[in-house]
Amino acid sequence: MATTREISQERLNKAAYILKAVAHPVRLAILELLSTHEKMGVMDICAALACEQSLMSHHLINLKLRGILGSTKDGLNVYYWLKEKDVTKLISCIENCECQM
Amino acid sequence: MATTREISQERLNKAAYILKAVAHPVRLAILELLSTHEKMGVMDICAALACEQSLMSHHLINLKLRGILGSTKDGLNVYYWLKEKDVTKLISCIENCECQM
DNA sequence: CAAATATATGATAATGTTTTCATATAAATA
DNA sequence: TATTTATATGAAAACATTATCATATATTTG
Repeated sequence: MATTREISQERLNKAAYILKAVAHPVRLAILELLSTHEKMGVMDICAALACEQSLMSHHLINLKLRGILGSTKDGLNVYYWLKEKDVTKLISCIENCECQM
Repeated sequence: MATTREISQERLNKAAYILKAVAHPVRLAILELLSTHEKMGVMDICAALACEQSLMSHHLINLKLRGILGSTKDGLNVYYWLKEKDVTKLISCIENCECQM
């Protein structure tokens, strides 16, 4: 049935879109970090992951746009947190794989 | 500790590498298809997913290289199967996310 | 063996992502 | 108000992935 096919297509597009958002070592590190921190300022995230400010900003905004992170501004600082906690399951999901590199 | 950091880095690189392999609508579709088929010839996969032969070949070889699929040749045909079944968990993992597109 | 079939390969074009850099904005402080 | 600080933005460069095409290889069949 055409409809079923199209819906499934859209479902796969969405899944790929989210997986792509997450499929980057720095962004994975951000997710792990925020899964154990509740809320963190950009500078602290930069420092923890040894990543330059502007690049980190791009990554954070990327993840926020996709609804994976939330953020709030307090004075000069912007705090980010993990909004979509389920994505960290992806990481542990993969730990079990025997895939080659 | 430097060692801990490096190991963790490698872990994240590996996770990102696998996630990237999977983060494509056609490749996700291949995984879903093979999760319900045990073994399939290239032509049949092409037909099922409405994807051209050469492109499909590239995708299949990509997934095989990463140890996600296995393949076997029988005469003219090559049959592929899902070797790393855990990766399909990623898909269902994501279904639950409320992420934006 | 010639032709047909299934799949793979490799080059290239098209497209997308990541990084870098310079600069902008907004808030705080001197 | 001028300066400093934290973060964001946008353009460009660097790099990677995906798609397309023409062709190669291996196997089967006539």
